[in-house]
Amino acid sequence: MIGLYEVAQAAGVSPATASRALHRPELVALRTRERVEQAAQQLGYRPNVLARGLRTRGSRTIGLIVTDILNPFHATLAKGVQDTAEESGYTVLMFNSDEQPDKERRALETLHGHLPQGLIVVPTAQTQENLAVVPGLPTIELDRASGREGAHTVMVDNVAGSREAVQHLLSLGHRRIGMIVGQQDISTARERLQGYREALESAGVEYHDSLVLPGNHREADGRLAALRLLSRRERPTALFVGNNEMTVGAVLATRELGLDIPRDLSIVGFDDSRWAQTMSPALSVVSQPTYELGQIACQHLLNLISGQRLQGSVRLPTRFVHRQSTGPLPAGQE
Amino acid sequence: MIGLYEVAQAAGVSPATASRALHRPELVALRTRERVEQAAQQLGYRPNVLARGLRTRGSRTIGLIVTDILNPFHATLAKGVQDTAEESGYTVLMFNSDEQPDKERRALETLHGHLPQGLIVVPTAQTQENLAVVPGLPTIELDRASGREGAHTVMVDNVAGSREAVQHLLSLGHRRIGMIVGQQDISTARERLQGYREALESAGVEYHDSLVLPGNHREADGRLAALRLLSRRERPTALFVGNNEMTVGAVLATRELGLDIPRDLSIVGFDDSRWAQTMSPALSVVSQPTYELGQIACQHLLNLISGQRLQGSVRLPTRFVHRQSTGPLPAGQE
DNA sequence: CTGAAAGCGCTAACAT
DNA sequence: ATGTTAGCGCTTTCAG
Repeated sequence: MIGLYEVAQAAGVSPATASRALHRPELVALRTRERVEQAAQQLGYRPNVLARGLRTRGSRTIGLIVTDILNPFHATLAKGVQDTAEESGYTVLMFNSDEQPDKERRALETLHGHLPQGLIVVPTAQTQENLAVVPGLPTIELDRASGREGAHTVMVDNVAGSREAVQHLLSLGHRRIGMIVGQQDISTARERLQGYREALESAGVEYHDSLVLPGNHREADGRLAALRLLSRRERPTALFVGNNEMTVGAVLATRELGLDIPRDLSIVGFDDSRWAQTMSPALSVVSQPTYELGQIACQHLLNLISGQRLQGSVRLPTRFVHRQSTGPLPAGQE
Repeated sequence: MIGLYEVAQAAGVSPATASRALHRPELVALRTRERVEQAAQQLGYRPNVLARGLRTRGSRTIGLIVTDILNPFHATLAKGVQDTAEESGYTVLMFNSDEQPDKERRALETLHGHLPQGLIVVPTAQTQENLAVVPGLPTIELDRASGREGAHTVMVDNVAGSREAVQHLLSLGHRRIGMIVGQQDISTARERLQGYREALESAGVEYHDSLVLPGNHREADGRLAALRLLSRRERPTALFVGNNEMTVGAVLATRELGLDIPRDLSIVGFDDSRWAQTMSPALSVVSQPTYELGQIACQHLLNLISGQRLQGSVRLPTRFVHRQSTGPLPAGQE
C-alpha cells in the first residue's frame, strides 16, 4: 500500500507536512502543497482511514440502521442518507434491524467498534435502551421517535397525514371506516391512529375500537387484519391502512374476498410507491417525501457532528394523493 | 472507550494475554481465559476495529457495490450478502454505483482506504478497469460478468432462462415476438438476447433485428421501447422484456396504448417481484433465486478470503413462472 | 502459558 | 512554514 511516507519522500518533505498539505492546506506553503498533491496523485495515494481514525478517534463514518431494507420506503430513506453523506465525504455503515431490537443492538455494538462520528436510526421498540451501547454518539432518529428525552428526530407529520386521508373518506360519505394500524409501541403507528381519531371526532362520527385492527407492519399482517375486518357482519365501507406493506396485504385480501375497489370498498394507504401507482385501480395514498427525509436526516447529523446546536425535531408534511381506489359511498349503504 | 488495557487490568493479566484470550483461546489457560472473558463482558468491552485493522492490515470488512439499491432485485441481493456476512462476523460497506462507472470508481477508492478483506460487485461497463484501484483484492462479480480473465462470478443461467421464456411464447403459437433488452455492454443483456435467438432458431423462426430494442435498464427506457415496438404497422403479438424495471415501463406502455394483456399482447418479464405477482393480470416471469445469489456470492468470497481455491464461475438456474400475462395467439393473427 | 516491547499509518503537539 | 516526536489500541514476535 502506498502510504503517506512514500508521498512525503517523493515530494521531498516530512510525513507531517504531507499530511497537512492534504488535509489542512492553509497551513502549508502553496508550492509545497502542490508538490505533495502531485506526488499523491501520481502514486495513487489513498489515505488509510483506519490509521487516521485511530489517531483522530473518529473515522468520517456514520452508521445507518433501518428496519427493513427490502421495503422500498426504507431503501429510499437509505439512498437519501447515502447520497448526502457521500457528498460530504462520509462513508455510511448500513445495518438492518429487521424490526428486531436484538439485531439492532448487535448492529450498534458492531458499529461502536468502528468509531463512527454519528448515527441515523429508524428506531425499533427498544432503541431507547439499545442506544446505551453508543453513549454520547450524535444521533438522529428517522421516521419514528424512540421516545428518548431531547432526541433529534426527522419525521413526517403523521397525525395530519392520517387526518387528511380519513377526512377524504368522510367527505365521500363513508362513516364505517376501518383502520389497520401498526404496533402501538412504534410512534408512527400511534400518531396515525391519532389522526384517524381526530378526523372522526371533528366529523362527529363515533370511534369504534372494533374497527381498528393492529398488525406488525408486514404484508401478511395486513392481509389477515383485512380479512377479519371485511368478514364482519357489518363490514366497513372504507379502509385506511397505516403503512405500505400492510396495504399490499389488505388489497390482496379484498381480491380474495371478491370485493371490488372502490365499488364495494374504498381504500387508502400510507406511503406512496410504484406499486400503489400501477396497481389497478391505482391507490389513493398519503404520500411521504421519503428521499428528502433521508437527506435531511443526514444533513442534520452532519451539522450536529460539526458542533451546531439545532432544534430537536423536524416534521415534514405529507401530501394526499387521490387516485381510483376511493369513491363515494354507494347508495343504499349507510 | 473501554479498551483492552482496562480489560487486562481488571483480569489481572497483560494486554497481550487479554488479546489472546479473546481471539486465540487455545493459546491461553482455561482459567485465565475465563477471567478475561468475564472482565470483558462486565466492562462492555468492544474491540476497536480501527486499531485492530491497522495492526493486522485488514478489517473484517467487505465491500459491496450494487448498481441500484432502489431496485428490489438489488436490495434483495444486498440482503443476502449482508445476512451471510453478518453470520461470520463481517461488516459490509455498501455502495451504490447507479450504473455509473465513475461512481463505481469513487466507491472503490473510498473502500480501498478502509482496507477491506474482499469485494462483491455488480459490475458496470467499466468494472474491469476500475478494479485496478483495489489490486489483489479478493473479488466476486455478482449477477453480471465484467469480462475479466479468471474472475469469480455468481450469476444465473441467463441464456437458459431467456430461452425458456421464449419457448413458452412460441409454444403458445406466437411468432412475432419482440424483445426489449438491456445495453449490450452488460453481460446479462447479451446472454438474455442470446437465449432469445437460440429459442427462435431451434423453432425455425427467423430472427428480425427490428423486433429487438435496447434500453438502459430503467423503467422509462422500457416504456419508450415498448411504445415504439407496439406502434409498428405489424406489431408483435408477444413481448419479452429483459429486466424487471423495464418490464414495468413496458406494461405501462401497453396500458397507454389501450392494449389488453394477454388478449392483444402476451408479455413475459425477467425477474420476479411482488409487483409482477400482484399486478393484473399477474405477470409471467423468469424467476431468479435472488437472495441465494447474494448468499452464495458472500459465502464464496469468505472462502476466497480464507485462502480456498474455488472454481471461477457459479451459475444458478432460473425458473419460469407461468401466470396470466401470456396466452395463446388469438385466431386470425399469424 | 504469559509478559515486554515494537510497530501498523497517521496526525497533533511541540519545536524550530 | 516545516520537521521531530510521540502515541492512538491493538496484535505479534520474541523471551522467558
